[in-house]
Amino acid sequence: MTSKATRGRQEVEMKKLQKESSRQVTFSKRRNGLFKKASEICLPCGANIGIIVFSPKGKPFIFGHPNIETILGRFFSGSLAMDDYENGSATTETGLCFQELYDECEEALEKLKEEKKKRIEHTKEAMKNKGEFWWDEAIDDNMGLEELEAYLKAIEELRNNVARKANESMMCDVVADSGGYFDFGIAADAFNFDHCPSHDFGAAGQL
Amino acid sequence: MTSKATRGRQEVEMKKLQKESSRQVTFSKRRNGLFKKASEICLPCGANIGIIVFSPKGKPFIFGHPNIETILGRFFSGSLAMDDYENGSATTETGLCFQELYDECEEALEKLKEEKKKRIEHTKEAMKNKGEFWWDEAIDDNMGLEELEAYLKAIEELRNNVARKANESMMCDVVADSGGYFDFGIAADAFNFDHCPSHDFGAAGQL
DNA sequence: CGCGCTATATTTAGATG
DNA sequence: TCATCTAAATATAGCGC
Repeated sequence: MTSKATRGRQEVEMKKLQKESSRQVTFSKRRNGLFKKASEICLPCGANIGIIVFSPKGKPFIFGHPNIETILGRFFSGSLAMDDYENGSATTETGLCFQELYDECEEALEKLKEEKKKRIEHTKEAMKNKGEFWWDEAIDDNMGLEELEAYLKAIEELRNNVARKANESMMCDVVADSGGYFDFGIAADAFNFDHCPSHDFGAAGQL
Repeated sequence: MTSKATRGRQEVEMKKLQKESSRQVTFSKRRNGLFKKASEICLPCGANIGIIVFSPKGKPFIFGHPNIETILGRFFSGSLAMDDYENGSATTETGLCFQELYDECEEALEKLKEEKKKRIEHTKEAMKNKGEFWWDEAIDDNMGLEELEAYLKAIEELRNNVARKANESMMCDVVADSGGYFDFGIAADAFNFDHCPSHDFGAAGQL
């Protein structure tokens, strides 16, 4: 015993690990654990699971039972059989069903866009009137920053409000309905889920 | 103690659970565990994970960070342009490569969190000092609005910058080449996975 | 990197309400 | 169906190799 340093499993902190090195190690260990867990569900429970993991550096790791192709195939074609989700019975913490939430988001999004446009015009006008040097790129840059920030907040929102509760308690929820069969034109639509936030959604009701 | 029956965690048997009822229960519990594990990798390690689970009865459950469509977008586009991602040359419309974008978001997220925390404390203090009526819900409500806005922007960002580019262009091609059937072999092979015949663990090499 | 080790933190099977 | 409880099995952080 040459050391008194902390040992053994620590409470899992849900914040970004600062040290690059330990982040890598932790990632590898947990990824292995995740895949093992998955395999402990597939066989005993007769489930099919597909997992795609992108490491912090962007390297992909795949788990698939029976294989990833089958899972993805079922996923896309299966959007057909998602009637159970469509009724939007699953609700969020706020009492809104996901569909409602998403719909509201869409509407509000439109309003935000318009408002932003107005503000930009307004700003341009103001700057021109003051005779200051002006060129569009300036605004574009600003918007980039704004949107990055918004994106960040979005991630936070997605995690905190949706994922947290869903994960810690019970993963209730909804999956998106791509509305499609599996022809590839529609496969693309699968990415246009009008609803399907970050962490999400298993289902309520019968398994 | 009215029973002497086995209790507590049993050794996990890698064979199909026979009792239908307990298989369901076990499935649900383990699925929750799996999703939780996944969330414990995403944030701390800065990884992106997508999980698709089909219950024994065929019901789909999805986990996605930041969301499933982004994961799939990266997966499919990556099948054709994985090299680009690895060397960081693949870019979004904003000029940032995906990985950079994700990384930046993660980092900035941490900062935002701290700043927000400070602002809240500051506000509370200020209100108390002014002797105004105060209750925590007020702040929570405000945050709700802020986050809704952020959430909306997130949807926009995710769709526009990630999914659209990734899918509309590349994915269709991939699929087309596969003979128009559920053959994702091409996509998978492009990753050089030692991949998932039945259940397999991810790729080797640098992360 | 990954493996093995060890002390702890977590997870979870089965029972119960 | 779903939450809770509890004992035991597991996962894993930090260290060395």
